[in-house]
Amino acid sequence: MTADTYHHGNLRNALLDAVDGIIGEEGIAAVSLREAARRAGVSHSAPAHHFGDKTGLMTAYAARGFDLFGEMMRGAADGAAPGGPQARLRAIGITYLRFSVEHRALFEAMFRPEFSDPDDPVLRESSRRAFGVLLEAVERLDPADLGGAEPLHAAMASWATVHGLATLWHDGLIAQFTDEDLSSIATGVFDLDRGRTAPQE
Amino acid sequence: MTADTYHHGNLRNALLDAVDGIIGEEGIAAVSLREAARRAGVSHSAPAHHFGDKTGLMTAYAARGFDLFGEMMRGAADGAAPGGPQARLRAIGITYLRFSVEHRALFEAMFRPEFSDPDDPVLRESSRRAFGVLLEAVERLDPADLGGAEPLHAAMASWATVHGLATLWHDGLIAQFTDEDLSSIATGVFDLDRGRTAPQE
DNA sequence: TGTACATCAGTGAACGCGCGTTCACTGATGTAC
DNA sequence: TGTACATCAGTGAACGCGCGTTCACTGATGTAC
Repeated sequence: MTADTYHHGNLRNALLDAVDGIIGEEGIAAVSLREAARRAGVSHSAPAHHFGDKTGLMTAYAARGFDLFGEMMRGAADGAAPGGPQARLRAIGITYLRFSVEHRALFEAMFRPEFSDPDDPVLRESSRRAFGVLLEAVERLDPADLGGAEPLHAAMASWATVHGLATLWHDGLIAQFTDEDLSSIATGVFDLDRGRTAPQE
Repeated sequence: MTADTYHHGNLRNALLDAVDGIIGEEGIAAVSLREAARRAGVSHSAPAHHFGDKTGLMTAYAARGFDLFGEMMRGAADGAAPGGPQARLRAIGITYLRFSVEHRALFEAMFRPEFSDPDDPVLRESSRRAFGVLLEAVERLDPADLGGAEPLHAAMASWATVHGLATLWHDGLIAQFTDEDLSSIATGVFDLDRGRTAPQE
């Protein structure tokens, strides 16, 4: 992989990295094929070879995000498995928020569907797998912890809570009402939830 | 307010309505000063008179959204007041979701801060007032219902849950896992919450 | 009732810009023989 | 080891487009006297 050959060698990944940089530095609205090419040090028409068009580039970027997202949550879940289903779910929630902070550009693109093709099968499968980790974790809970509620609704509640927390935080809305940082708020919210579902502990 | 005078008479509002149409039909990325002017039947440079620049237009549009949002939640809260704090909070939650469906274009713009000026004092005050309605409602709950949790965290949890539900729904992510419609899911999630906080009822 | 004038709202031509996409091309690579 | 050739990755010129913004302007309105 010499530096200055005619063939880049890893242009596809380099372009996805470039998108990451653009979003991080200038926001998602600033992403363009030409700017991505510029950052990858390649002619402006090169990206079309790998992604077809702009939507293709953003779709691939979002799919990459969901893959990493899923991996991180699965890793966290497995690591917390010995603590039981509650610890497992909590670890996933924390990872959900951590991902949104550490990979903010990815997180943004994953949930700004106007730039990517929502019907792309690769993207759909990636997102499905990622969220599946969270949803499965709720299903593993002791039914008694659900208080008779349907598992699907319990899963949606957990998902929505953690997702809402992440997006409200990143949009700067939560900071209008408190000085607490995200992890402190998350702890409070998660404990609240545990206090409700398992007060006997 | 005759139709074909030189002066429009209500151009400011007409332009905001135009933005609403653009987002509803073509998505938020399609908004431009020129397209808004076109839809309002006015020369392309007219919008600058009222909003200065594109950010000004989007900021005014988002602020208008938060005003309506706040009014709707306050109206719903007051209407449900006789039912007590729990009913009040629930009515707000339902209204939050209803707003996101009935005024989807506004909802989108309000939470896509890359287009508007987050430091605009009018916008900040509008959003603060709107969310204040929800946050206040949580503070009115009987402390016993909070199970010893901090009111701030309980408020954040409610806010995040309902906001996450709205955004995940509109991004089409929830539909990947269930055929249920939004109001049915919302009912399930809210009942879950009530079942946890007030199982004695 | 009439006139002068200030103010405001909207016009239209012009500018420069960055963009997405197309297309004939060229340089590098790998494989068959 | 050498050569011919197919394939693939990336180039660079060109196109047309819609955009935001500026600016001198003009038409309408309201007010003072």
